[in-house]
Order: sequence, then C-alpha cells, then structure tokens
Amino acid sequence: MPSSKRVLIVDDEAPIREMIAVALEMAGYECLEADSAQAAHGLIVDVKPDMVLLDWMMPGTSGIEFARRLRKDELTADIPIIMLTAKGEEEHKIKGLESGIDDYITKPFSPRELVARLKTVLRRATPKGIEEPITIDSLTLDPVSHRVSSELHPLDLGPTEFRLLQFFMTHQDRAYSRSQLLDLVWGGNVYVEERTVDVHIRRLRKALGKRHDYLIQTVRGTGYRFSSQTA
Amino acid sequence: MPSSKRVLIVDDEAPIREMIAVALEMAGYECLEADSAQAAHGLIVDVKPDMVLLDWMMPGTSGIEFARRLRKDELTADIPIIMLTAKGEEEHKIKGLESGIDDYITKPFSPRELVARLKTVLRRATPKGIEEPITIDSLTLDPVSHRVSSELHPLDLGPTEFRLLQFFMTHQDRAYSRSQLLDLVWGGNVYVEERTVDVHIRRLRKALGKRHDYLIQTVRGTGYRFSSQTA
DNA sequence: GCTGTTTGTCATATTTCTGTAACAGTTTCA
DNA sequence: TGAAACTGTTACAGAAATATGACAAACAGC
Repeated sequence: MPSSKRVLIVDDEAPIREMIAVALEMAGYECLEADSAQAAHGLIVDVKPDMVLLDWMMPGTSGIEFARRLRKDELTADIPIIMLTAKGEEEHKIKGLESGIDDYITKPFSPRELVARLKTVLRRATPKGIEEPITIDSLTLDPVSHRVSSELHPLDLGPTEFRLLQFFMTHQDRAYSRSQLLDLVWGGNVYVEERTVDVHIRRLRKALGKRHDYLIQTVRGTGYRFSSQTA
Repeated sequence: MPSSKRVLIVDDEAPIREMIAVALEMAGYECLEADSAQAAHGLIVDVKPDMVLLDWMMPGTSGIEFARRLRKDELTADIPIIMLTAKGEEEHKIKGLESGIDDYITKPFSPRELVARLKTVLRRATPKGIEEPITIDSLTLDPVSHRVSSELHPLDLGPTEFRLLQFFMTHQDRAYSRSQLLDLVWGGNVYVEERTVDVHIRRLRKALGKRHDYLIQTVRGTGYRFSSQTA
C-alpha cells in the first residue's frame, strides 16, 4: 500500500512553496517542489506524483500552458492538477477548466481549504476500489467495515493477509507471479524476498480454514491463483 | 458550539446579499457572505456554516453545480442548502431537488418567508441523528441532554469523547482511519497529530468501562471501528 | 486571578505483524 | 529411482503499530 500521497508544488516563489509544503506536510502529504515548468516536468517523469499544484503565473512557461502539455502526454495525462490563481485572474477560470484542470484555488487561501480541495480532487481522481462487499461461496469480505467472514463466522486476518485476500477476490481466475503480487499487493518499491509471498499465502490459507482454502491455488512454476473453480 | 446558527449567503450581487443578511440577522442568525462559488467553498471549509443559501445563477460555477460538489464531499455533504431562483426558473426545481437541495425559494421573497423556510430546513436537517437517543446493548447516548449512560448508570465523558462516541454510534460497522476521524469528529482539517486519536479512543474506552469497551474495536493498520459484533 | 477540566503530545510499555531462514514435502523428468 | 526444482511449514527476532500513563498548555467557570 503506497503510504502517503505525493504532491508536487510548482511555483517560482520559494516562500509560497514553503508555506504550502508545510501545510500539506502537516496534513500528511509528501511534498515535492519545483520552481519552474522545466523542473516540474523532470520531477513528474521521475517520481510520478499523485497530483500537481500549479501556479498560474510563472516566468517562462505559464501554468496553463504547462497544464495543457501534461494533459497531452499519455504518461502524465491523468495526474490531477489544481491551479493556484491570484485574485482577479478569475476570468481565466474557464480556460483553465477547459484545459483539463481539476480545480483551482484563488490566492489567498487558508491551508485548511487547500487541504480540503486537495482531498476532494484526489478522491475524485482515485477511482476508489469498490465499496461493496464481495462474497464467494459464503466467504465474504467487506471493505467498508474491514471484515472477513466465512459462513458468518468472523475470520481474523492480519493487514497484509487482508489486502492479499482483497486483491485476490477482486482479481479472480488469474495466476499471478510472486513478483506481481509483491508489486500489486505490497506496493511497488519494497524490497522483500519473493518467498515471503509463500508465507503470507500460507497464513491466508490457514486463516481461511479448510472450508475455503481451496480458493487459493498454487500454480506450480508460476505463482498463485484465486478461483472458486476446483481445477 | 456557537449558540446561533451560521448561514452562508452565496450570491454575486452584493445588494441582495446585504438584504438577506439584514433579514437573517434580525432573526438571530449569524451571516457570512460570499460572492462566488470559490469564495463560498473557502468559507465552508473554514467555518462550517450550519446552512447555505445559494443563488441559482452565478457567473462561473453555477449554483447547482456547486451544490452538487458540496454533496459529493463527505465533509460538506450534510450541510443543508436552500436555493434562490428567479421567477420563471422554476423548471429547474426538479433538477435542484435531485441534486440534494433541501428547499428553494423564488425571488422575490419576503424576509418573513425566507426565515420561515430556513427554520424549517434547519429543523428538518438537524434531527439527522441529532435528536433521537441511540441505544446499543444498553449503552445509551442522548444527543439532546448530552448524556451517556451504561445500564442506566451515567457515564462521565469529556466533550471530545462525547462527539467521538456520537459519531461512532451513528456510523457503526465501518472502519475509519485516524485521519478520517480527525476530519469527521474534530471537524475541518485541524492540525492535530494522528496519534491523538489513539489517546481519545483510550479515554473513551476507559469511560465506557469493561461492560462496553468491546464496542470500540481496533482495526490494525487501518484505524478503528465501532460495532456491536464481537469480531 | 484561581481552580478544576479538557486536550494534545510525549515517552514508554505492550501487542501484533512481518520477513527470513531453515528444513520438510512434493512434483518433475532424466 | 533419484536429483533438481519448487512449494509448504514452522519458528523467531526485529519491526511496526497500538495502548497507556504522565504532563503542560489552553480553557472554562468562578
């Protein structure tokens, strides 16, 4: 699970960047800063932030122009952008929304508001995994209450087992290699032994009990698969 | 809790805002004003008004669009909205009610009527769980008298613990992260350490006593959950 | 200005989880 | 049949998350 969201702040004035960064960090975001469109582009390509806060007025490439460029490139097209505009520039709003900006905030703004907007935009942009409980052969996982039950009996899973099961239940009938599972369940940049997956599979199977452990199938030479079909 | 209700008036025409504000202030409400959706959003996030009076027609983000946005965000979703429409725009009524607007008034209107509607909407909106006592396994919370009792024995809770418990009792069987709890119980985006939540959970559990502390469950790696189900 | 609460933060215990290594079992296929 | 290649299990120490108790600042009521 990627821990905190990374936000890239693009503004040519360092003090403003700092102020924003402090506010966001207090709210639990990870901040990156860039003082120009050029620098920003580099960072975006390198670290793929979860969203970009972009100052409207910047020497060189203007904010809006930069935004448009980001939208054009498939790699960066779906990074949400919030534009920072100064009071009185509101006429540009329409142009901004047209070029795919997700929201914009007029300076001055309160940190509180900034964080609120950010949250909204991020939520809207992050197609949140289904909120509905999933049931397979009387095994139920409820993402909302964070519970798993087998024939109404609650099961006790550790966090990783829970994520693993959730992943499997939403990706059935497909074999995943250990390395894929590490990427998709543990999250990209962690270094753990592939065999660790085995151990968690084991723990999950044990937790599921005899009634359901058949759902997690070993695909020899490849990895594991979750399926209700016995094959 | 501020004694008088705060009403945010959103309209791009200052004279109209003023007129409304005067009327409401005479009726004992506290008024805030905003001349655009942008400004309004800022105020809402910052001061959390008890309700919003929203002009239908505004340059930029239209009233209805704004209303929809407020509804989407959990933080602002249950702030009641009254829409102000000009005569002849009544066809929009249906659309308005669909997007979660609580009432609408056609201009011109008398101050008397405005206040009456406002009162109705506020009364209707407030009882949203803030009227009836809730009881779970002999643990009772009475929002009106602001009291909590376990098997008829009164419990002594601090204000924050009370709000926390109230929130939990009205949102059962759902795991909340610490950050969500801070947003939803502490209100707005107060800058408080996430660990602080643990401390208040602790205090609440202690206050609930052995008889009931099982209701507050730790969801490791995620946060907390309130549920009468044992697991 | 005092006094008793309430609150947010720390520092410190406790508890629970995780990743590894080591060894045991299985399957594959010369 | 036997070795090689995989996978299953178990135990365990270090890591991570949570629980708890204490404290000082902020507050509310006198």
